[in-house]
Amino acid sequence: MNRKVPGPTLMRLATYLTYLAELDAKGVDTISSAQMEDRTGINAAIFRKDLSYFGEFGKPGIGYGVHELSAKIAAILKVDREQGVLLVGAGNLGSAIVAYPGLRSRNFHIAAVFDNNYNKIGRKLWDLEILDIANVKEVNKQLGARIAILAIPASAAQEVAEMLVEADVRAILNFAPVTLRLSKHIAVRNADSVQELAVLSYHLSDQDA
Amino acid sequence: MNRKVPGPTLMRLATYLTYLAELDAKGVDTISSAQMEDRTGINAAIFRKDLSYFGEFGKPGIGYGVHELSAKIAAILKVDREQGVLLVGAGNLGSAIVAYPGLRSRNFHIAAVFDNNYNKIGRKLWDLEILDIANVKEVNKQLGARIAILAIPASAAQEVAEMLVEADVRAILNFAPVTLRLSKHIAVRNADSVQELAVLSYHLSDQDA
DNA sequence: TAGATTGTTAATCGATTAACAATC
DNA sequence: TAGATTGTTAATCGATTAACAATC
Repeated sequence: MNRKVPGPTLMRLATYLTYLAELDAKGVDTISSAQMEDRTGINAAIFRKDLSYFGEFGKPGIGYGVHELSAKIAAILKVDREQGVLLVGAGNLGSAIVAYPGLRSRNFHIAAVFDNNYNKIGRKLWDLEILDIANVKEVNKQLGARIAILAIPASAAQEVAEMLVEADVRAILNFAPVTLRLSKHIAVRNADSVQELAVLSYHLSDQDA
Repeated sequence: MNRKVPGPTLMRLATYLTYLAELDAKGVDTISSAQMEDRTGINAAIFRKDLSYFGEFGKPGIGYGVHELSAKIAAILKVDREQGVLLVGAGNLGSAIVAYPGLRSRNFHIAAVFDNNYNKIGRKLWDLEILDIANVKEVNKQLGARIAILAIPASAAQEVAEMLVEADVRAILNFAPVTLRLSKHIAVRNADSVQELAVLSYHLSDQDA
């Protein structure tokens, strides 16, 4: 278990897992790195290199056992067990996140929803009661979630992120368009879709735009 | 206008713009690369290097004019003009996207919403009528949108993406957990948040997970 | 002029990829 | 054994960063 796994490798590992789980469900037994390239669009050499950071999972001349490799990658990413997730922000995005079946199917489980709006606190978001963000530390003593999703406006994101860290959250998926400044030990990933759209916009040719 | 701008540079450009627009609104006149680093967390040398792909925007000893630089970056990313966007998928995520004010404020404008579900077609998503995805080519002849957002299940994504390309869309933001296989001339960015959560999950220490 | 900060160079660091010996 | 495919090496490619001459 090498310590220095490249960031892009981790993202690709998650992609491999998506496809392997699908193949496994279909009953496919074995797959080669070249066949994976056909499906994922990721170069076969990169696929093999990515796996090599974690061990040897294939058989020369044969390929990889789909079920076995799927299980191995799930274990590497720690998605082989259920992960509790705190959701902050009971707005439209928060609502879509709670309703999204893709979370459950990949072992992520929204353990609680928080907001700071007193018109929302106490009401329900789907089947979850909306809790006061002021109580997050207290609540998470019971829940023990280590991952949180920030689905709130940029103006509140830094403050709430600090509260989450206080509540023992170690990893944050941030949908707000702001750079969180937190301890280096906290893993943060940004998911600002407007930023993604801006990059796409750049790629339009001038006659298009 | 160099042809070979690194991908990470484009993402950072969008980040700079977020902060510069904010500073500009606050009436800040001038900012140095070191001050930008304080705000964005992005190294000052990288900031200057990123800009250097597009020209010289600063004054030695002084820094950068906030308003001017903001306008320049907006022009580079082509977000200085309104960009029409087709949204496919009138589910919970689609609903959150239409309602998100951050799109409008950055000049992205949802021009039409499509779905393939006959229970939804003809109904409204907020103030937009849900149109039949089968008509996307026809409809976009009028609208002329070049960007689309895919907020549909993975099983339909490839097929719909091909329809979008037929309808002259050149850039796709894909929320479905699937790798789209399209012509190299089509820009695609993936925004699979479950994949992001998996990467965060990896970073949890074993005692946490 | 003195102080500050740019734009760019060059060194470093890291990731991708082709090629191939090892092995099933 | 012959054919296929792995895991790894080494070459290439690309991005980050420190350092500094140029310049306001």
